[in-house]
Order: sequence, then structure tokens, then C-alpha cells
Amino acid sequence: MANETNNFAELIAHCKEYGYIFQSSEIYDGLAAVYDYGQNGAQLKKNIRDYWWKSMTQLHDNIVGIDAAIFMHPTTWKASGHVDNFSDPMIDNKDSNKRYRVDHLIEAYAEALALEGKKEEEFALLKNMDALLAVSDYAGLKQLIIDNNIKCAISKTCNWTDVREFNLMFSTQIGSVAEESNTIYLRPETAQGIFVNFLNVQKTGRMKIPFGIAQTGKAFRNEIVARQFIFRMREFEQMEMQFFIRPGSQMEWYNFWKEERKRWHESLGVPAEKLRFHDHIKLAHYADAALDIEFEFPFGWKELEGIHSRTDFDLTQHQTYSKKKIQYFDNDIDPQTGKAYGNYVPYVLETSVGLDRLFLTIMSLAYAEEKWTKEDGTEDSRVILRIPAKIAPTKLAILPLLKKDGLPEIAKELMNDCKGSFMCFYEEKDAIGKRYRRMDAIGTPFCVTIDHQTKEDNTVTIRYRDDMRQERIALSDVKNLVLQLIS
RNA sequence: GCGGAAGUAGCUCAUUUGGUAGAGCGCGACCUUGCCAAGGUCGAGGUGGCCGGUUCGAGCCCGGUCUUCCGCUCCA
Repeated sequence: MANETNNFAELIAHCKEYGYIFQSSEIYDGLAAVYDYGQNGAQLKKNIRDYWWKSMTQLHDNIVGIDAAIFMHPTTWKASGHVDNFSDPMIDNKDSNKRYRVDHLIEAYAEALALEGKKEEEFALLKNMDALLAVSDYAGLKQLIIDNNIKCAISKTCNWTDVREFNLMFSTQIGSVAEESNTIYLRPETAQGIFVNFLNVQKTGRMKIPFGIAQTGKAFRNEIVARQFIFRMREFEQMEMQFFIRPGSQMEWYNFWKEERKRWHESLGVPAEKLRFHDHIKLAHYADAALDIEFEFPFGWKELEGIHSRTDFDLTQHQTYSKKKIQYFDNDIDPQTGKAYGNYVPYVLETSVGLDRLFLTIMSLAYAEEKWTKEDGTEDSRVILRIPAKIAPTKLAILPLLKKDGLPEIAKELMNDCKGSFMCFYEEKDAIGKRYRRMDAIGTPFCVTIDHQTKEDNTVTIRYRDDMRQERIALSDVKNLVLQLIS
């Protein structure tokens, strides 16, 4: 199949046209950075999620899955650091368009005052700022900046916007009365639902370290700008696993999961040369090592999955804030001391994939436009989604060659036999070639055609999406062959 | 958030300077056909993204707004 093209804009259009992804609330002009999955997209997404869930829980005897609520006690986000790190007053310079954190801007100016020996002015300024920050007086903060004639380092002007708070967490009220104390957040990450359930799972599941807790679910971030289709959305789905380990063993497990997760992506047909590791130089407040598994998207190398060594930060924080002891008693013998390891707060190794990003990865690899010259010299083409058979939304199309002569009856019987085992699609409209092309466009890997010969010898034609090859097989073998090909 | 470009039928696009909106493909029904996008007949589908202004009259001119794409910015 020569002459393939792969264009991101065409992929986005294809996703809409064939029921994979629609813009949210499109009839009302849409909602920025929010998307809906259509009939085919929802099934593909579910298949990817199921494949991940199975590989984590069913195939690892020391990993179990949970499903925590999106709403969590507000103190969760104080403990995790999200309240402090996710919400800062910001101000923009209108001339340079440069955005500053207000406290950083004022502190930098105070430092300059100190260098000039104006210690008293520096002290007064910082005291003023702290007082205003404490009561979230944004107008006062702006006035403070203007009164001190604090300038933008780039434009050298004092032309500022109003001070605004950019909180990346969405908030809402729980209960019917909107009071300050009732404010809760939509979780900005799923991880905390695992950490707060550490003791529940460890005790009720009698889990022994090392063990993991897996979870898939929605998370929400009020991104300042969100772009690149479903790559960065306000509402997105994570698939993550927190692996609880002995302190000191984190680098061993970091390296283990790093390789394990890359191999997993390759098992979904992602070519090794399209994946790479990107080590974090600047680490987040909770991590002692972190890397991204990046994929070469149509718009460049971007994060697909994060591997983070989170140390005992999260469990220790929850222990402090909840005043509940979150520890593990390890009976195994430490070869160094000859005694049991004893009580400790476990370390955590996190693997976290963006399900929507993985969906986009699969789609960008699958989408292709093929052109070729037929035997009679004319040009032919097709649009195809080469989605791996094991995650394709529809596995098998069952097509009677004619909608008469008893062929639909045989086809429907096969449909009834197969539909309990995998997703099937039945179609008797239009010429057979046209029906094949429609299946190519939504990524159905196999088509079976029932014709007059079927009535004579109980054989059918199976047609393969990827190479358009056809072969004759027994009608009774169809289900088992497809089951074998999608496993 | 800033700058640039765009928005007409499900899709791709026409509608030359303002004068009551069209095609191809696709979609539905019927007829004909039957192994890789066949043919015929009929049909459904648009208050031109939305709101406002100028004008006798706006898809076209002006303002605002929403959304998308590209470049910055942001992304604990």
C-alpha cells in the first residue's frame, strides 16, 4: 500500500465523521477543551481501559483495583499540596503579555530594595503583601504593585491587568446551602483516592508489600488554555497504579515499572521508535525521581504516561492531616540485620497513563489514507483505521452478499452465534465493496460474507482489513477464528 | 491570556463588486445488480456559528461573542 498520508486535521475530521469523538455540546457552539466519545469511540476507549485493567489486576497477583469517588473530603487536597500549589494569584503585564505570580513579582522587587540597602522599605512591603494575601485582597495587591511602581522585567512598564486567581481545581458546593465550609473540589488527580484507601485495601485484602492498587477514572483540571484535540482536556480519564514498596527499594521498582510500562505500550502496537523516556530535571514536591514515557504525536513528542517515585510523601501527609497512623508492619527478615523490617510508612511508585492520550496515540497510529493502482490501471483508494484487533470497537462485520435467497437468514444465525462473544455488526445494504470500505473506515478488522456457495458447502469468505486478503473458511469456524485473532 | 487564520447541508466546497442559497459525495426509500466505494427514480437535510449595527435589502460591510486550527504563554 504505497503513498500513505497521515494528517492530524484529517484524523480529527475522521473521528467526528465516523462516530469516534464529538465536541461537547456542539449544537450550542461547543465547550472549549471538552469532548464526547461517540458510539465507536466509547467502545474503543472501554476496550483500551479493559486491556489496561486486565494487564494490571488479572495478570499481576499482587495488584488489586478500586474505584474511588470523584468527590473527596476537602482536607485531602490540603494534605496532597494541591490547595497550596494549585491556586495562586496571578497578574499579566499588558505590554509584554508576560504573566507573573503576584507574590513572586513583589518578592523580586523587595529583594531589589534590600540590595539597595532599603531594609525598612523591604520589610514594610513584604508585611503589606502577606496581609493582603492572607485575606485574598486582589485589588489591594494590584494597588500595592502600582504604588511601588513595580515594572515588568521584559516590557519595563507598569501596565498591569487586574489580579486574578488561577485555581486549577474545579470547586462546587456539597449540600443544598452554599457556604464556604461546604466547598469541595472535583479531584484533579485520581491518585489521592488510592492513598486515602491504603489501609482499607491493605487490611481487607491482606495485601503484603510490595503490592499495588490500580484505578481508572475521571479527573478535572481548569486549564488556562487547553488544546491539541483530546490531548489536554478539562475533564479527562486517568489509568493509574500506585505500587507500595519498602523504603529504599524505590529505584529498583522505578526501573522495573519504567521498562514494564514501555513494553505494555508496545504490546498495543505502538512502535518502540515512537516511544522514549524523558527524565524530569525539576521534580514536583512529592517526587524523588520522575520520568515521562513520551509518544511522538502528530504535533510532536508529548507525555503519554508518567512514572513517579513519590516516596512516602502522600501517606505521610495523610497521616499528619488525618491524625491516623498509616503504616505497614513488615514481617519479612532484613538480611542486613537478621530482624524483621518492622513498622514503616511505605514508599510509593506511581504509573499514570492518560486514557484519552492513549486513545489519541492509537488513533494517530491507526489512521491512514491508502492509494494504489488497480490491475486495470485505474486509481483506487481507501481510508483505514488500523486499530489492533484486540481493542477494535467492532470485531466482525457479517455481510450477506444479497438480501435475498435465504442469505440474510444464514447471516443472522451467525450473528446470533457470535454476538455473545464479541462485538459484531450486521449490514445488508449496498454493494459488498462499499460495505468493506465502510468497515475499513471505522477499523473493523474482519468481515465475513455469506454467498450462494455457503448454502452448498457451509463455507464463507473472510476478508482481512489490513491487507484486503480473502480466504474461504468453514462457517462453523468463524467464531473460534475471530476469538483467536482478537485475543 | 496575547497574536494570526478560519466558521455556508453529515463531509469537501461554490455562490465574481451587497439583491429571496447551489453542486459533488454521503444519507433514506424503491427498482436494477451482485465479491473491494456500480446504475436509475424519488426524497430528507441549511433562520449562512451566534448576537447586534449600517442599508430599501447582508452569507458578503462594521462591532461584539462563541468555537476550532497555528505560533507564543501556561501546564503543582
